[in-house]
Amino acid sequence: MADSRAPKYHRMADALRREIRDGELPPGHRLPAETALSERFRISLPTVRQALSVLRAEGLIESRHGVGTFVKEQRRLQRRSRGRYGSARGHGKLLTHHLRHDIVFAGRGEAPAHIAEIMGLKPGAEVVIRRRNLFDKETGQPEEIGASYLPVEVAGGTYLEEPKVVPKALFLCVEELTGRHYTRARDQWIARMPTADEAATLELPNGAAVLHVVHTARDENGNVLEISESVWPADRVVVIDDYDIEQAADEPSAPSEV
Amino acid sequence: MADSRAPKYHRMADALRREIRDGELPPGHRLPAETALSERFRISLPTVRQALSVLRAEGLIESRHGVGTFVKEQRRLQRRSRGRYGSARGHGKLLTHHLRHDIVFAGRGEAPAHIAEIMGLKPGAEVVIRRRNLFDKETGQPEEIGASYLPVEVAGGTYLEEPKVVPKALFLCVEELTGRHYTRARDQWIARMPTADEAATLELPNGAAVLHVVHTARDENGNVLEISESVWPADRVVVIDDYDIEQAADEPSAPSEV
DNA sequence: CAGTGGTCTAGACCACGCG
DNA sequence: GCGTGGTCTAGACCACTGC
Repeated sequence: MADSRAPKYHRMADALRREIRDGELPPGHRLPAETALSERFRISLPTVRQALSVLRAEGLIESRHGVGTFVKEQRRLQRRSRGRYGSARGHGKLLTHHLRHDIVFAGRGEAPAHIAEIMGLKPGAEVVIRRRNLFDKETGQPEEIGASYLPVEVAGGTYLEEPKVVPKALFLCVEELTGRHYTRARDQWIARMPTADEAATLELPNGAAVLHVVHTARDENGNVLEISESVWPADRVVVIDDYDIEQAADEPSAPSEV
Repeated sequence: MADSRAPKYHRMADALRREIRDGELPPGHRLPAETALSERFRISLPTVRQALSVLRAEGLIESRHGVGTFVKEQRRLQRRSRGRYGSARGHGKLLTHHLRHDIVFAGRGEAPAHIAEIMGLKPGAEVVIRRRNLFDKETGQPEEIGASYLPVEVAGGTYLEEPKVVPKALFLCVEELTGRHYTRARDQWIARMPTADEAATLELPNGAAVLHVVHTARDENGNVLEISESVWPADRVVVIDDYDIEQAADEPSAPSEV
C-alpha cells in the first residue's frame, strides 16, 4: 500500500482511502478543495483530480459541481431480489413496502432483444410490458428500475395491461389469471456500466456501475410466464435472496432396524 | 447521444462506442494510437485519454502498456452460482468441471470481520477456511476467487481441513460428516471495486469492478453450516442461478374425480 | 460575487513490449 | 530503437452553487 514507487495519484488515493476507512474523514464530510489537496500533497491539480477519480469510481466519494467533494455514506441498503416465492406464497404481500412505486408504463410494446431471445420470439415481437421506478419513501432517492415482460397469451386482455399497482405479487396475479403454475426460474446476474437513461433515472454519479438481474419464470412445460428485470445502483445496495434448500429426494429411507 | 453541447470526451466516447457496437471495430481489433485518435478527432491527447478511460471503465476496450488499445471480447461467460442445491442432490457433481481448481489454502484461520459477524462470532475467531482460485482450463485466465468458511464444530478435525479437492459438492460432504441438513440459505449480491489482491489475482484492468456473492447456509435450527463467497470479474461474466419454485403449500388438493 | 469542480490544452518524461 | 500507453505538470477557461 505504502509503496513509494507507486504512482503519485495511487499513493494519494491510498492515503485518502485510509483516512476514510479509519473515520478521520467521516461520511458526509467535505474534503478540502482540490487546490488545497494539491498543496497538501504537493501534487499538481490534474494528478489530484486523477486520484479523486479513483475514489469516485470506488464509490467512496462524490463530487458536486460548484459545491465540493464529499465522503459518501458507505452503508449499503439491503434490497430484496424479486426472485423468491416462498414467503409470498404465504401472505401474498410485496416485499418492497418501504419503497414508493411509480408505474412508468403498462401495456403492449416491443420486446427488447434480450427479452425476445429468452422468450423465443422474434426481435421486436409484441409483449405486455410493465415498467416501474422505485424510490425510497423517506429520502425520495431512486433505488431501483424494474421491468416485467409477459407474453401476450399470458397477460393480454387482463388488468396487467393497465398502469395500476397490482393487488399482490405479480406471479400470484399471473397464476390466478392463467391457472398456470410458476415452476422453474433462472436468475441472471450482471454488473455493468449504466446506460445514459439509467444513469439519469438512478441519479448515478459518473463512473458508477449498476447491478442487473434478469429473472425468468417458466411453467411446468418450460413456457415462459414472465421475465422481470431489476437494475440497482451498484454502490448503494446489497441485494439479498433468502430461500429454502430442498431436501434430498433420493435419500434412502431409513432402515427400520437402525 | 450526438448532443453537440456534450463534452468532447463524451462525444468521442459515444462515437467509438457506436463503432464497436456496430462491428466496425470488431473484438480483438486494435484501435489507432492515441496520437492518431487525437488527430482524427482533433482533440488534445489528454482529452483523448479521458474518452478512452470511459470506455475502459465500461469494459469495452483494454489498453496494454507499450502495445496498444484493443476492443475487448464482449462475450460474457456464463458462470453458475454455488447457491443451488437441487441438481447436485441428484448426481453430486460439481458444476465447474470446465474450470481448473487451485486450492490456495485449507485449514484453520481467523474469520474475516464480515464472516464472523454472520456466524455470530467475535472478530478474528477461529474457523475452518478453504480458499481456491478457479481458472479457465483452455485459456488459463482467472475466472473466480472462492472461499468457504466453516465453523470449527462443523469441519474441525475432518478432511475438509486438508488442502485437497473434495470428492463431491462441499455441502454434501458437510451433511455426511455432521449428519445435519442444509435447510435455509441467504445469498448477498454486491458489485464493488476490487481489492488490490483481487485485481492482481483476477488480472483485472484498471477500473474494472467485481461481482461478489456471499452465500450463507444454515441447518433447521438456524445455525450456520457454511459461508461461501465468490468473486468474479464483473465485465466478463453473467452469473446464473437456476432453481425450482416451491408450489403453494395451501393449494387445495385436487378432487379425486377430476 | 467568490469558490468550487468540470473541461481542455500543450507540452514533458517514463515504462513497457517488440522487433 | 521505436512506437506504444502511463504518469505528471502548469496553466486556462467554463459551469455550477450559494451567499
